[in-house]
Amino acid sequence: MAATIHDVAQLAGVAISTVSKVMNDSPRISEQTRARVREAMRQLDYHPSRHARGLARNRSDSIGVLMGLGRHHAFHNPYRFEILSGIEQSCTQQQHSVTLLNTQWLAQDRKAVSQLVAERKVDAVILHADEQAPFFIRQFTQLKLPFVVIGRGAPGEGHSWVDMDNRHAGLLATRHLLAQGYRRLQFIGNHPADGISLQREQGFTQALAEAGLAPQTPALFAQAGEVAEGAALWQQIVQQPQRPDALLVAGNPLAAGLLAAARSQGIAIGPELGLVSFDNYPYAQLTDPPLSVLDIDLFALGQRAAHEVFLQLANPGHRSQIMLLDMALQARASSRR
Amino acid sequence: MAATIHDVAQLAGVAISTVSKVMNDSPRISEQTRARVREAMRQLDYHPSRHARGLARNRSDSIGVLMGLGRHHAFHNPYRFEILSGIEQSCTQQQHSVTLLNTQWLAQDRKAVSQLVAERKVDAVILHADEQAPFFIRQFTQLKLPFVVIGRGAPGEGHSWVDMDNRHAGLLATRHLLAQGYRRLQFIGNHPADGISLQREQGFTQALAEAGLAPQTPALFAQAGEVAEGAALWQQIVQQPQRPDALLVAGNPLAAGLLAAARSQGIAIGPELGLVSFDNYPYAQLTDPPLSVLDIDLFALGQRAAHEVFLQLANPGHRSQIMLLDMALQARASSRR
DNA sequence: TTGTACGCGTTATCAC
DNA sequence: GTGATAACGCGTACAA
Repeated sequence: MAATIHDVAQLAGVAISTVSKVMNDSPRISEQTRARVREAMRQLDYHPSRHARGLARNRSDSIGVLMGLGRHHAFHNPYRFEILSGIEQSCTQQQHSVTLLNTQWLAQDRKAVSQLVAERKVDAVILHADEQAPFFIRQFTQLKLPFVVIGRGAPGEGHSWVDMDNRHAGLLATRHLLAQGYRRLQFIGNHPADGISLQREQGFTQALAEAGLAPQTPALFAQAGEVAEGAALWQQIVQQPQRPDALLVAGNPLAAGLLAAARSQGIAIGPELGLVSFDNYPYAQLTDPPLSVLDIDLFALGQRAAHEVFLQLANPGHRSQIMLLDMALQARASSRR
Repeated sequence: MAATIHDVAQLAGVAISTVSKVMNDSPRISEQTRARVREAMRQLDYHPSRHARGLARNRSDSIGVLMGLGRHHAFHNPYRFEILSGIEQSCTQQQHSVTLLNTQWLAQDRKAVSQLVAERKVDAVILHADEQAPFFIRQFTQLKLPFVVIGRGAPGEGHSWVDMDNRHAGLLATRHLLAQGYRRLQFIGNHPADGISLQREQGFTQALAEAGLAPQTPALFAQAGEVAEGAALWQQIVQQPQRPDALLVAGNPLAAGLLAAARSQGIAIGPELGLVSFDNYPYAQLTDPPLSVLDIDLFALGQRAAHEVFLQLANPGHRSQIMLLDMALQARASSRR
């Protein structure tokens, strides 16, 4: 049987309220009794019960992480889990635990979210934004559940969010291509409605404008941003009136697919077609030639998201909207003429 | 304020104990009152408090998942998160929540595991085995915390585990290479002490024996199984007295690195050097030529692990050791002569 | 500075 | 079938 606060009090020869105060660092406890209580806790290997504590304080000391978790996700979207790892680190540092929540289930069952709150299962949630983000944001707001969104959800709606500065990243990547001497640039996005792709495209357009250029051809978009789409997309690209001499691609998988397709048609990647893409998957340095990428620190993004949650918990009503810029251009052969 | 069992009882005009019985499907409750209580619950949008329930029943309805979660893990080891996704699905189906635990912290702090138990933070844990597995297994056993290990930890120690049948997978892959006509086969592992690699090698050796052959050259091992190690490893391979005509590689990243290294030296992958590897990362079909792989259903592995945990929870003392074989050979050009 | 007593929301054991 | 009531372990006024 595990020791309770009662046992500790008895062994230390004090009242349970005193033990409680020692645990919660209440100021007016003499050093002497404090030490006695600590010693008793140690002797009994005492750990306060989460449930009792949660019941009394009405919180769980647990943060929910809400993201899409389905078959194959880990292979196609490893970045989500890099964010998750960052969240876990911060939460553990703050003595909170992480409860994994799947958007798949919570979106199906309309009562699931209110249940989350009513049960006090989590004190707050971190939402990895996807198409269903607005739905969840509405629910959380209405239920007054503290939350922060990863990714710019619906800007200006007054909730906290953190995100990479994708526009700025697009700017940096494009400047790099221009500096290498490429001039007929085209942007390739993962999905027509993918906010991240669109933000990156904004930076792309801005960098071109700075250089007194305009996009040679309008941006093209895939459907899911996967490797396999590269071939079809490359067909679209070559059918355009004017072939671009460089592509800025919104994600590694798509870029790798495009690279393979172009290469198989005898295009010299680098000299004839510059290629830069976002993210830095292990295999980006493995393509032939290796891909130039914008390496984005998603672990840090997760940490920052957790940080925001704790700010909100400590200071109810707190809001902030943070753009993170922890990224580095890794120039490799695919953008060398 | 959220409704409590008290409010429900009042609205339904019954005692709280009756409400409790309705919730727990106690048999001797009349259909009539059962319906009245249900209706009251609906009207009040009632959800029982996790904490109160946990306190009374002394469990948390939460399963801990213990794995290594560090920076870059998601990119280099996506398979862990595929397992995690499978676990989440099964746990949610069983009305349990998933708490994420990081071996990094739990291994540092010796008290952390006993705390997990004392706090009743989780009812059981699923351990993704790595080097520290024996340490955790000892602790769990001693503390009588139900657990199942993913990966054969210490065989025969009497705890539950589930794993892919890596030996059999190695057998299948090797038979495929032999059927294609390759004869001078060599096995390449991720790490000299990596159990998974070693099991796969056993199958490899067995298949050769079946064919009346012996490995031409002893197996070689990388340090971490990463893409970047391919080049150095390829140097080792060519320096051997006799060059193999086919490689069975324990993991996709390493295989991709080897493929690139061999190709850059003008070796025709397929005709001159057969290549089969394990796992089926999205980019495996992207290498030139595409990699033949053994596709392993890790999502199912996670589901099965969770299944075992629930068996153990329902039937204390239950033990089982399961080998899963949900895998399919995807023959591609890298193993076509 | 320390101790007493009650509340938190549920389950389980009785008695009716 | 249903209801009263004692746990479960901790926080916290309030009293001393």
